[in-house]
Amino acid sequence: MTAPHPNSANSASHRQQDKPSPSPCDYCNSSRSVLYCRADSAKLCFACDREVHSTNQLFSKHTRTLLCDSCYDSPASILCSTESSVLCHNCDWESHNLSLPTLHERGPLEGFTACPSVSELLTILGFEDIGKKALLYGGDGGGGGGGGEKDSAAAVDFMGSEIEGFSDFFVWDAPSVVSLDDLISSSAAPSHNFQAMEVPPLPKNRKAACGRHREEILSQLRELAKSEPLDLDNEQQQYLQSGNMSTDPEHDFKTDIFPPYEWQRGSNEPMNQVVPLNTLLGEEAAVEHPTSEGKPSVSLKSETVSVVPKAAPCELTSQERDSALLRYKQKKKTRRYEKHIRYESRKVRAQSRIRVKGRFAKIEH
DNA sequence: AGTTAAGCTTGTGGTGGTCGACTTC
DNA sequence: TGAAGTCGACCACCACAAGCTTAAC
Repeated sequence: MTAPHPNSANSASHRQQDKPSPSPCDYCNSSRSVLYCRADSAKLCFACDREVHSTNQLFSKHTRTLLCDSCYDSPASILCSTESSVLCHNCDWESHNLSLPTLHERGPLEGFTACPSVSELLTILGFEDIGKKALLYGGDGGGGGGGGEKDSAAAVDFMGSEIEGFSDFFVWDAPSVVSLDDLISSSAAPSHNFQAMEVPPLPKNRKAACGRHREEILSQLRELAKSEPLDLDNEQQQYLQSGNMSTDPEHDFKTDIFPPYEWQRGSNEPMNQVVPLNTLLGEEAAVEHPTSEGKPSVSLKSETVSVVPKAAPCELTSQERDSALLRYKQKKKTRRYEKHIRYESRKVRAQSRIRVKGRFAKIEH
């Protein structure tokens, strides 16, 4: 962890003074909102997010991101691993460009689409090492982030208690490619019923933290997990049914090494199929893999998530990718959908124009 | 001869009320 | 099936921007 900048205290206290408070979910108005859906311009809790975005395929394509830790009003697009916070571009600019230039380790933060399971959400939010059992049976302790061998071992002992020193592992792992969600065109559902690769999302934000509200997020995910028993794998269901709550280090280790999103459902074999980049970009919508009968089967993207090599073939350097991603995010953020009058004079002119059934008519001279 | 500013030319896109096709309930 | 709601197309004019030309230094 990088030592805080001398000015960070001042800037933090300054932000604290007029710091807005978290707002309730726009949908249920009771839980605290932690997610932002740009398409709906709505702040949602995890439960409502699932309810809203599982209604149809169109809604499921909405990209959601964590709410900014600072303003609670905008979608976060930057992860500051030094502060363990997620920030929108404006707040990131204020806190990092003005007072803390270049000292903090930051990186782009991805959103997610579709309706990922709790385990997938854990991965997306950087809690991949916690495991679902911790959600189900764990206490109120936070946790999250981290990865690697050291963390895997620590996760065995997790079970509701905070991983000691987990914050030391907040090392941003920059995405190897520009966000696939950004690249894949969200064309209407074709006849073959395949879904785009965004369902479920790739394990973005790995080793990332989910900001300063880990406890709230974990709490909501815990509630979500209780209503999602089918998401558990066979072994975990057996644990539930048999009432055997004892920890199985080997099992935990296995699930830690091979998170659920990397496993084909109903199979004990990890999905090692590597999908070429052109496939991810929409050339093919399905992945073939052999079945036990030797016949190739095609699994939908919603059921199978392929392992994407970390070092994707790309000419861009990491810095260039980050820069391009930031530019894209900035542009996306400033995109305006409402009608915007660029030339007031033209508006005045158009309003005074002669019309025939609403259409502009020629002026007879 | 090179640079800069002003003037000119030309093509393009923005503007709003209404209609009709389409979707939703 | 019909009512209600949504959304894009349509129209003519001209402000605007970009490119070009000319003059001044």
